[in-house]
Amino acid sequence: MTERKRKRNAVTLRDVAERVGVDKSTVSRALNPGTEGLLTPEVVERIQEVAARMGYRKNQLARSLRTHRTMTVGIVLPDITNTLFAPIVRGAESILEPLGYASMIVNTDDDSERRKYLIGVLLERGVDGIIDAATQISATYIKSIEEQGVPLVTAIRKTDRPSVPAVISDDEEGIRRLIQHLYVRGHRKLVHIAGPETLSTGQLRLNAFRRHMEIVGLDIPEKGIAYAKRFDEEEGSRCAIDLLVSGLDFTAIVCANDRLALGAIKALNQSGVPCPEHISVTGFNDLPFLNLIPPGLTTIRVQQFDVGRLSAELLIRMMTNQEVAIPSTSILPVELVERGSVTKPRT
Amino acid sequence: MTERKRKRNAVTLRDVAERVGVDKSTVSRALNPGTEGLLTPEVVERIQEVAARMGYRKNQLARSLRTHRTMTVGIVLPDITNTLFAPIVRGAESILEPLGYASMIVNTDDDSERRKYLIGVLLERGVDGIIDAATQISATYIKSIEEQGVPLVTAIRKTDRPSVPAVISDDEEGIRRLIQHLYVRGHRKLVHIAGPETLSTGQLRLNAFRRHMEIVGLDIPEKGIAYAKRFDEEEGSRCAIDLLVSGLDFTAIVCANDRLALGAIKALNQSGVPCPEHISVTGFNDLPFLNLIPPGLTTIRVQQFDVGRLSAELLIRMMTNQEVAIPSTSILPVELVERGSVTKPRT
DNA sequence: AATATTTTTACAATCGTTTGCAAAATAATA
DNA sequence: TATTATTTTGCAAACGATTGTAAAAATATT
Repeated sequence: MTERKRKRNAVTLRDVAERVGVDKSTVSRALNPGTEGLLTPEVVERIQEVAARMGYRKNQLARSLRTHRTMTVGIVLPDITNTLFAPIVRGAESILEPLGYASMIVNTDDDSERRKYLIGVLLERGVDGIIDAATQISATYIKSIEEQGVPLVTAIRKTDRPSVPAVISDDEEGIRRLIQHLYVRGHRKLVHIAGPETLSTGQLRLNAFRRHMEIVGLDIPEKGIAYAKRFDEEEGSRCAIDLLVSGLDFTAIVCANDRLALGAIKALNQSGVPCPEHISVTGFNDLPFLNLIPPGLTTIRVQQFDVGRLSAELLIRMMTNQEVAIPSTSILPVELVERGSVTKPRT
Repeated sequence: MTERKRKRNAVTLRDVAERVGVDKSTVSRALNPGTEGLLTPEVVERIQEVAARMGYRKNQLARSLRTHRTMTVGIVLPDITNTLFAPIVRGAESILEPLGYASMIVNTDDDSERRKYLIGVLLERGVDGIIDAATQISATYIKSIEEQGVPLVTAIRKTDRPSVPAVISDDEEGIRRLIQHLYVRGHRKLVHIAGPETLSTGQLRLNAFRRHMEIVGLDIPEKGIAYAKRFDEEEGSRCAIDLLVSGLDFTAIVCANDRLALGAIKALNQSGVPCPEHISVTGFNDLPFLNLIPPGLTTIRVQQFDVGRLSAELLIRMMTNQEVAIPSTSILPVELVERGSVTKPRT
């Protein structure tokens, strides 16, 4: 019943000012590294001492309102529980946190309505920039972000707008390496489980598959490509079964990501054509714990952490208006990880 | 060079007000569900229409400054890449998001300096409440949070302060079930790899192990408990090896969590006493993908999502000052998951 | 029709900072 | 010492919303 209303029994600039006997503007200057040089050192010291003693904590809200900077960035993910995305967040934070930025993370579940809503949430809260790891190729909402003048970078995925800088892995090279890897082991009949065509990762990997199959001189049979609707195990299984029942003759499946591959392997094993004895399978991403799951998925390791890191670096440059050119696409190298899911084809 | 300075070319209440020809306070009321009833319906409609057309977006910052509510909660995690914690976040958001709250997630890496700093970051940004899934048993920083009058709930872990509501899993019952499970299969010589003693999960599970071993009438041999410094695979391996070289005779290891168990299993397999043939092993948490990793870890499934959900529910009540009693500890039920890592002991 | 009520809207203060500008204090110059 | 230049500080106006209170308009009462 005493001093309820005031949520934070906050010590404000004014309180400190009164205590010290100076104006609050002076306190403000004393407490900001950029302006404390304007003041007499003794005054600065005294103010800082009193402020500390009174437990003063600056109100970022008020500050942001005045300065138009919240020191907060938004990070848009499809789903934080997907182990692919968490490292991106940590990578981004490795850059942002030391600079004093905090981050707001939202999960879209790859639902475009939710995405639109959540972007609104971020914008209302005045984020200084956005890292979008959940973007789809044709991302209409981007217009509204650009209109607000909020810098935006996409991570791991890209859009069809070149105006939006993207930081991605080398999907093309990854697929090339996988095909080559299979080829040199004798595989000639390859099929592909493609990711969602709304996502750049799905599309780029599919295109790369087509291109490099042609380069090595292999045909892609009619129905040799199955299209997953989502990047998950269930769709991997479904597509694998589709490929099997199509009657196609193939010795290896190149999957657009690890989870599709895991699903595919499960389906193969249950269908009497186990991996790798009958059919080899490859993934993409190299999720954690994959090394512990038999038969050990041969896959492409992507630098998720670095994707996040670089995205944040670019975003910082855009936010601080540095007149440095920002690459419209940054492609990070990938690495082939050989495990047990690929063997020589049965003769 | 035109209209650079203004970061967001923001439409404000004032702009809308001028356009419509009313005062901005009227616009404010028209746009707030709680107050629009005060206005003439036609006016409300007209204002909303104009606001929408002008692309007005309310500035949460300004609003928060005035109302002392940011509609933002802080979520403190040890590490978002740890698959145990992500579902907690989703659970919390399942409650918070529909109510209009956004969340700021920080990662402490279980480093108390970082925690202190990050809590400060959250408080400066004026979060309305905090869910702390990274707390340690004796958490000194909690005092400063309470002083600020910011509601706090701990999730999955608890502190030694009863004033801080905690939502945890039934660690005691989980351990009891595991011991019983092993016992009925014939195991009599059990040892324990305990988690960090700074964490309630480590401590509670260890205590439960001691208690229930006694209840079923089994002795815990000297050196029958190894203490892990962290909840990770490396420590699991180290502890398992410690137990092995101690010369103890045991048939099963009860591990304080899954990651310790995975590490232990690896060490056992490499030491010529494979799991489960020679030694049975149990975990705790039931991480995703565990079912795919041989020999299949028998473990306790905890409702991470629900822990997050309930934490958020309690927090909401505290934030909205409902005079409902908040349980100081809420314990969620657990479930035994049987897999291949437990068999009968060798005779 | 005149007065009393009630409803609807406008005014103005406020939240806690930052910052341009002017005033006061100090130092430098003539 | 008087004047000018330079530091150092205070004043006051923002930032963009919410909200208590008062004024104006509409409605009800006698």
